[in-house]
Amino acid sequence: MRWQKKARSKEPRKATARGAATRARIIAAAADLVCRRGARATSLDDIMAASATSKSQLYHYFADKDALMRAVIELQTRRVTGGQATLLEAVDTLDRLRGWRDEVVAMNKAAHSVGGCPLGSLASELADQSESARAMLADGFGLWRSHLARALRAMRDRGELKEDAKPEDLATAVIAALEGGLLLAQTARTTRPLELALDMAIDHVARASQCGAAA
Amino acid sequence: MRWQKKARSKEPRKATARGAATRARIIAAAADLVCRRGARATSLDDIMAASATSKSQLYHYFADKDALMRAVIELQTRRVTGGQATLLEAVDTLDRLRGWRDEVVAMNKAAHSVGGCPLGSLASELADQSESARAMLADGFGLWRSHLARALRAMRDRGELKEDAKPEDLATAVIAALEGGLLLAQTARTTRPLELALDMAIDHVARASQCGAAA
DNA sequence: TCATAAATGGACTGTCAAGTCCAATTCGGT
DNA sequence: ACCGAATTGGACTTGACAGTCCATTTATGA
Repeated sequence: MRWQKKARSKEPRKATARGAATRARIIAAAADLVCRRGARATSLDDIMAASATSKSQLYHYFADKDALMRAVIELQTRRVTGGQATLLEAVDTLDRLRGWRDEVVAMNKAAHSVGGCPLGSLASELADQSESARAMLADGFGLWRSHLARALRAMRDRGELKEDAKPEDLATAVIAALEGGLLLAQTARTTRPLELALDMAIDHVARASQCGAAA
Repeated sequence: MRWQKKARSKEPRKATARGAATRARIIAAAADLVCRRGARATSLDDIMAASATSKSQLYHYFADKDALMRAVIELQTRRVTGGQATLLEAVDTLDRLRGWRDEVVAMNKAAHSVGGCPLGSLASELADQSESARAMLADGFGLWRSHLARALRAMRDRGELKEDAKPEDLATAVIAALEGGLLLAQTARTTRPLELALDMAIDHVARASQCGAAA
């Protein structure tokens, strides 16, 4: 299980539409399984079964399991940050930020607090095992933070936040609260810890507004 | 990899001092490896090598790998909550809580932000795979929270916190921030996210003091 | 249409890991 | 010292999994 070894250009130079579809199908199936069971607990046979493909296909499109896992990380990162970008793009007030909080909590409730954050799970499992995976996930979190920071900057520009508030730092803290809340929720099987953590985070942002005392 | 199946009473009725030592040695070695590589990535052969034991010994003291992993969870829980109990027992003011924050950050810095929280890693890997593991970890976090809540209650009794502040809820949010901060720190290889998350948490506690505006 | 490249099927190999088994050894109490 | 239980050594079995190989089918472009 080494990860960072080969940056081989395994992809065939010419890719047919059918080939691209197969490749995408493999990654999607792998992402789904990895999300539910973890990277190490997902076997290539599982992925083959779930995507209706054969060994040859896996190794035709990916150099090895590591390469496939990197593709999975990439997809999950795009999914999460894409979803967050959508949820956050209209956020430019504290009230809308609270709406975002409610949506996050609702999603967790819908999942019965099972699974946590796809990025968080991958990070916990792979950050110490593979430098390349770690770097990709760090970038993913960075992108997420930038989306959140954009929203916070919009709030600052509207005068809802103090001039000296630091959107990037606030965003980091908010995401930390979210991830930690998800982890505790996953462990306790209640959304309660997530709610408490996010409320704290929102208060923290609110605290950066005006002179400290706001609802 | 099923976990919750057997509550078998595998432990021999009579345990010698030597036997108990061997058992402890196995658990300690396993805990060490699991902490660094994860449960699934740790093989019994690894554990045998690290603890200088044989297959028979593993299966003499534990019904199967699952049982051993449960023992590991128990040990790690005791270590973490024990360590936190020590760090938190003298905490009864906001200033001392800040001292606690500094110690947590210092520990992370000493580890170069590698590894995260042993409980958090186990929770992320096992919460969705094994009901018994999930329950044990939930208890572990609960115990940790109670230690933190005790400190917060002491602060409230001293008049540092408002009467209607809820120590248990505050403690939950603080631990969420810590866990999330550790995860981001592990991914980014900097203590910075942990610092930001814990500062937010401390502010959140401070905000529950007096009427909202305190340093 | 034909040559070539892409795509696929699936058997096969080597390795590693969990778990079993039995024989040998050590220990504790009497 | 002696007996049964506790403890230990380590070979062996079984299965799973990553990765290899080659034959076959399908698409593409001149």
